[in-house]
Amino acid sequence: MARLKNPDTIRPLLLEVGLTLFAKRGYHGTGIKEIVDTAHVPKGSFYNYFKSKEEFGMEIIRWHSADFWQKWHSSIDANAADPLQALHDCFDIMLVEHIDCAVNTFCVVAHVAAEMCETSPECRITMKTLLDDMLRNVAGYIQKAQRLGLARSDADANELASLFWDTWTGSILRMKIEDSIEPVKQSVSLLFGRLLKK
Amino acid sequence: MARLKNPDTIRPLLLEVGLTLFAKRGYHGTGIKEIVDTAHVPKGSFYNYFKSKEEFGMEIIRWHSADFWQKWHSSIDANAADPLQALHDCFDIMLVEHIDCAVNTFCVVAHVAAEMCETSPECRITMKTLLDDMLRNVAGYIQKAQRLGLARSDADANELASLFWDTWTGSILRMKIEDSIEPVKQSVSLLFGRLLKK
DNA sequence: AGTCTTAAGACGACCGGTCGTTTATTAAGG
DNA sequence: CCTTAATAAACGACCGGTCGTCTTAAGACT
Repeated sequence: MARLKNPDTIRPLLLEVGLTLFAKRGYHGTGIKEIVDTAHVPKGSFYNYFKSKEEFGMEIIRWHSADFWQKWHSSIDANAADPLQALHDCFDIMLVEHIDCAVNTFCVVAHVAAEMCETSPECRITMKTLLDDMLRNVAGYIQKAQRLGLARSDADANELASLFWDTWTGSILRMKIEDSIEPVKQSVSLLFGRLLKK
Repeated sequence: MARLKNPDTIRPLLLEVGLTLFAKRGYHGTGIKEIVDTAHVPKGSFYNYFKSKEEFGMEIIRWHSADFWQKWHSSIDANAADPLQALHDCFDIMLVEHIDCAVNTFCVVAHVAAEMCETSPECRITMKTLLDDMLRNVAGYIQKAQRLGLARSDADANELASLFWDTWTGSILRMKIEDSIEPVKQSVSLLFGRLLKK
């Protein structure tokens, strides 16, 4: 067998580069040539690793969300005593990723997924499943905080979780338009600092 | 001159169709052929009305936001006594547009703009200006409500306005993923029903 | 150990199709 | 009749995807 480069590094490399470019230019705005050129991988090799561009996009969503959950859990488990603070820490960690221009956050993936939804129903289902997991998880922590009297109880935990996600996603869009990280910082701090607290 | 059709109807028609398709498939995901076919306009005619696709996109943003402001003001002026209720009414009106599948809302335009930002700095500036107008306006009403004691005063009006926008925009993305209008309904009602009130 | 066989991965040229855009021709109005 | 907008056809560039060739290393056999 011929193995000039290590395939175990090329595949993740393509996924990584792909996500970064998708985050910047969008799914339809990014060509495969651009991806392989950036990754210094021949175009022909791309299809040794992925069946199609759509498959590739789906794989990015799955691959990244797995990575995301790992970080999420290791972060949120570290602060089990205060569910609200634990959530806040998670968001702060994701914020740091944005500052580092890694853009590897859950919501960027959501934007990519939304772009793919129209042509790929399968993609919509995949993303919806991940979103449901995410919302259920956040809602769980909010509910805990509510029971402990740390968070307001006049609103449903599920609805609050959705609100968090919507705000976070939306602020990323505003980040693009304002060309600044401030919107994301601001909205998240407002949510945690004022609106969620009892 | 040769004028088989009225140009005053074709131009708005193209803008209308363009926005609808952009909202569904995104800027890069929509071809000019698709636009002109839907509008039953010959492809060659497109460039009689618009210099380029980018110009067209920019024009959609400007044209729609003008239309948006008109509706906005006529709606918000009708209920000057209660600034909070006035805002709420505005959001409800926009919600109805979503239900009617007209998708002609400000935030859809923002998604299109965000997609164009990468290649067109001019577009970013245009959208940012409109966004600033929007946020300043909403913040103004929130501030009024705060002074009247109708809205919570423990958070800055500008920050609350931004939060509204972020949430609204984000919920539209969730709408795509969940393939349902509920997310938009839910988030807006939560904001007005619980979080903004004193 | 050395040699041969074999096949999976690397690779770039290339495919048909579609993209955004231009242009040559047509036909109507002043 | 001349101007000018409308339009179909055509443009080159580029898209996602395929193809055949080349390279190289693992296993078979001596």
